[in-house]
Amino acid sequence: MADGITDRVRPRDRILETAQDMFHKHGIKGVGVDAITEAAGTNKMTLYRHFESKDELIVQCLRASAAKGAAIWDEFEAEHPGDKLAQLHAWVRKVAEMLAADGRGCDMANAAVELTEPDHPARSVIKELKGAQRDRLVALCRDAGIGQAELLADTLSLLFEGARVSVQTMGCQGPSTQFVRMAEGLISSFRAR
Amino acid sequence: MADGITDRVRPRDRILETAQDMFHKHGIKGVGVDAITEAAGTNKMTLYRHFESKDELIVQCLRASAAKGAAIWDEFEAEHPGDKLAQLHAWVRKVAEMLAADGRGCDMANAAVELTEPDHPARSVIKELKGAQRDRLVALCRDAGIGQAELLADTLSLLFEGARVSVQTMGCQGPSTQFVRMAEGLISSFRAR
DNA sequence: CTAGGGTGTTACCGGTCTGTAACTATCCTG
DNA sequence: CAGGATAGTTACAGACCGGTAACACCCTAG
Repeated sequence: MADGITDRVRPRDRILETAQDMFHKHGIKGVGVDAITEAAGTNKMTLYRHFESKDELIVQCLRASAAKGAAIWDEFEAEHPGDKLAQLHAWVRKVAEMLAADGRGCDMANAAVELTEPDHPARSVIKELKGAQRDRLVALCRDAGIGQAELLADTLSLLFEGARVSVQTMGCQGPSTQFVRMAEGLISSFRAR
Repeated sequence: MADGITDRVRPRDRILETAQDMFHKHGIKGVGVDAITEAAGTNKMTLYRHFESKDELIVQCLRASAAKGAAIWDEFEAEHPGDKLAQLHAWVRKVAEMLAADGRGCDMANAAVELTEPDHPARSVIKELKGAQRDRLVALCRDAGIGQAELLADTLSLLFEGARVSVQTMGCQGPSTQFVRMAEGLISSFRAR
């Protein structure tokens, strides 16, 4: 059958994309390499020609996932060029959208929960990528002219992270529905100082 | 060898205690029943005489873990009888302690991340237990005389949940160190209304 | 046309997983 | 002391896991 996708996209990219999706939906330890390759329309040997191990594949998936997240931030800049406060509000709206649409949390946070070995190669990558996310939010808050930018950014970060977990434990009708109110309240409260 | 613990405590309780500890440290899918029984000083057959399956053991561990959490709340009541506001502040302090001392998150949240099958027996239990936790925090906020008690309780819940995840992704030196400042700021801000 | 790199196929290795069977040893109670 | 419940031991079944070997194929570059 002429798949179209299977034909044109290179196996490596298909594997990476499929693995991201399956890890996200079913968890890392809940998906075997066989299942990934089959869903990607290829086979195990090809996977191991492009990734030296499952752990390496996991790391690449996390990097790809973080890159997609970073791309969204670029959209904010494109939609509200120079207006950092508007970008911050856009971030809040976007987060609320994600909470309602996706019942699973952040890939990096989920990976951190699943991969408990202290020296797992993914752990340092998660720390690095999460640090970059935080730095970006801090910079946005600061450039929006907010005093105590670090504290606001960290508060919003924890709120966000908590909401994504809450969706998984209590469903999308739980406390996470109040995220926008909480975040907007915090922002205006910090701006008032 | 005369173990003392192995001798006096019944196998079922040893298994439950050990499983809780190991699930917490290494994740549910990261621990096999063999490892649990060996660490508990017993064997697999005995485990399966007391628990019909690993899933059932998981559920019982979650209930036990939640019960321990509930016991802490009773301590607050004992330490500050009738003074709900003091109990709320005690909760904040206790949470901060946990964040600094334990690098792993909430057992229920972690389980929700790991057990992705929508009809896994643990999922409904997690929802139930998390709902009870939330209800208790809401009641505490309301009884402390705070208007918008639900909103404050949900905000604190998400902050707490987020902080426990953050410890796993960024370490205990990350944003979670600001938890007390955030929580206290929120409480006084809500009380001022 | 040909050589070679990327890909697919099949089979396999050794290990681990949950769960069970059959039997034995122990201990408490009546 | 007798008997029954509880616990321990060994072995095993059947499935799945990550990872590899060997070989056939096809497509494109030279």
